[in-house]
Amino acid sequence: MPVSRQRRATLPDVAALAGVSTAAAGRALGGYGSVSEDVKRRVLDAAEKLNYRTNRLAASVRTGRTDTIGVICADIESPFFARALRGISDVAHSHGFSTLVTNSDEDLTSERNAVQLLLDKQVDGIICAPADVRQVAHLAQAQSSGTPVVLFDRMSDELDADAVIVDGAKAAYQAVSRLIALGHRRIAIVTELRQPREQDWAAYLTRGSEPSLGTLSPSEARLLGYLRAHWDAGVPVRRELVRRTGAYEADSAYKQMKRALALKRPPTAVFLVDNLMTVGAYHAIRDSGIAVPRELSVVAFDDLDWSVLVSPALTVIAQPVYEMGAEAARRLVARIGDRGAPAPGPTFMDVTLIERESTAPPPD
Amino acid sequence: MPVSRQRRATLPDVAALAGVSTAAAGRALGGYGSVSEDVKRRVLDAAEKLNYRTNRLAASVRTGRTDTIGVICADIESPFFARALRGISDVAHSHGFSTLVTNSDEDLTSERNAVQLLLDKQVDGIICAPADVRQVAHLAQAQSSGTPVVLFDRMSDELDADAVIVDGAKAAYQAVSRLIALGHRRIAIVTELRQPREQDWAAYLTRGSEPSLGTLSPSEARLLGYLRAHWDAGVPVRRELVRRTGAYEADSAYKQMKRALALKRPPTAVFLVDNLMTVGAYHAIRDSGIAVPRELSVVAFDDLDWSVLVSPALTVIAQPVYEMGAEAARRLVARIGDRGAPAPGPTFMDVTLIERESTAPPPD
DNA sequence: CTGAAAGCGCTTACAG
DNA sequence: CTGAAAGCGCTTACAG
Repeated sequence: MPVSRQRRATLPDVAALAGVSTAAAGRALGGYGSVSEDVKRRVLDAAEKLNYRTNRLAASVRTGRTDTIGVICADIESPFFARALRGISDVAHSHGFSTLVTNSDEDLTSERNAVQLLLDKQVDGIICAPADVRQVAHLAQAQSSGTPVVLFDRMSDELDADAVIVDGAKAAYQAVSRLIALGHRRIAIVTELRQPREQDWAAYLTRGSEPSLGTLSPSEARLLGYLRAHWDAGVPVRRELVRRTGAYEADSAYKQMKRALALKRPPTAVFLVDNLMTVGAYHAIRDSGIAVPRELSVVAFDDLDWSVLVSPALTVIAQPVYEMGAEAARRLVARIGDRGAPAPGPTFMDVTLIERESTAPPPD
Repeated sequence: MPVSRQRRATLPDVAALAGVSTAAAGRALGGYGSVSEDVKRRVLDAAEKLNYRTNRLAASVRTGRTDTIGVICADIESPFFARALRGISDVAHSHGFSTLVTNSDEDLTSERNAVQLLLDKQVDGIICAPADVRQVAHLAQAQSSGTPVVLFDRMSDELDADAVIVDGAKAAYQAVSRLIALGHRRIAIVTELRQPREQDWAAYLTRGSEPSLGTLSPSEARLLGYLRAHWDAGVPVRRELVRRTGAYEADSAYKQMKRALALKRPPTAVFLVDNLMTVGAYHAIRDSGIAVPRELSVVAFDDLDWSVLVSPALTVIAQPVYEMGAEAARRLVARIGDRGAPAPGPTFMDVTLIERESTAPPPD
């Protein structure tokens, strides 16, 4: 026997009580058109009395705007996206937009569904970290149907859109070059390279090839930087030191790190490609009783809460994650406001190599 | 000179191409009412040809349902909410609901605004971690206007709603009792107690008082458990060991921990009330060069990625965070489906004390 | 099963 | 400034 809820007051209700037309009431409440002070006061009074609230859905059907932006995270749970999400939502809110958040889990099908859902819900724009930078037709379609898209954390040569990213190749190059400068010659990398084609990374990331960032996933870009640092320094790349998990999983990173450490000639340094790889690999290092940095130097991508809490404190490449989210939202808001806006393109954010205690020259 | 975007096809467009009425087209596409196979086929063909997609906003205006649930996080960036959010959105999605995510930053005004926004957007239900369990009139109003609310991580005696929580008092009692059993007598607690009234915690959390969980914030509940463990074991509570930051900030926790360690008679154990307190306090412990657990035992609330990566690995109270989010979503979906559903109330989730390396008997 | 019409709750031209 | 009317894109009774 559900309690009969009283119907929510509508605009005609308010208009009637105020003794004006629906149109006038709408103008008084909606901030469009113009109304006399007198009408405005009466309408506001009536609205208050009836506890009236605009049905924004109905308004959206009419205006075509929802004041909502859709966000497609690749992993809503990672500290990276959680922080970026805050940057996005802070900026979005300050411009009057809400955020509809979805999660692709790096899965292309989920991402396509998410895009459809967001379009069906008439979002004004989309921020997306594409699961596959080479499969973005669904995003192109969103754009051509009038919903602007801003890529986040990844860019694609096949989409003429704004993108807010870090140059992963450059960042990795910087980190690995530093390890080489310290004297390391056997540097491992732990990375997911989860796409099938990435299994054969050596085939297309060969020396002399100059792949564009817009064709690489973050992992690939970082691998490329790792390789280039070796090439430029004349240090040979050892295939057995490139530890591929094939999945974005800490457990797999644990195993790969263990295997690297069990090599006949183990690495003297390791580059951990992202947060989850770091969690797994660091765990393996700890379990192995290896002394960091005496026996093994460690550099990780992303500066996290606990980077300074472990012993020794981790040397990291820090991305301006919050700012990246904020900037993505700013770009999107600008493009929503003016669809004929200046040519879209990538915005590169700077990273910082923070040297702490986990890096040192190799043992003799 | 913006490219003129072609108008998105509407239901009448599809109907015209299929040679049927708008109503029939709607029935064929929307899965309501009944249509002949022939009509269905023609409509589906036409829809495909026109690249038609239902405008869910328009449908929602008519049906009154949006298939969207609103979520109000207290801190979208904390690992706790990030993981809970995943539980929520996984379950919501599997039931056909999207999630509109907002952030209150533990601020009551932001929370009130968020509730209004969600209601204006006609969400079908709300999951909220209320900033103040004693100030929930806005949530009561949402419920009475027909939008069910499920409380998350906190419950309130002033709201007759479902709630998915952990008994923080019981959990803290368990942790602190374990420290006492190990022989500790000087146990510090680092906690935010950020509400003004909590400054004078001793005044209402006095011995013999039996405050209900539904009147306490998580911090207060955990403090209560801390106190009760002392009372029951006959161990006196030392006011100087209750370190209040007054804010949910790692930096403040750092300072409070430093002060505790600088006491003439420093604690031999510390109970860290949540993730952010742990980050700050643990940092302080590390900087002080105190040996854990030899000189100081540590128990923290929440099991995090890095709990096992620090040395020594942290003893923690683990909450089933993902499951809490999932359960909250399940409760809400059930209540949306049947508003006259069984009496609402709290669901208590079990915690687990995981003893690792950071706890031991006190030094003699 | 099918269609013409009304309606969800707004906003937008259009006259006055 | 103001109101009557039309319209946003759907879904829902209501007849047939």
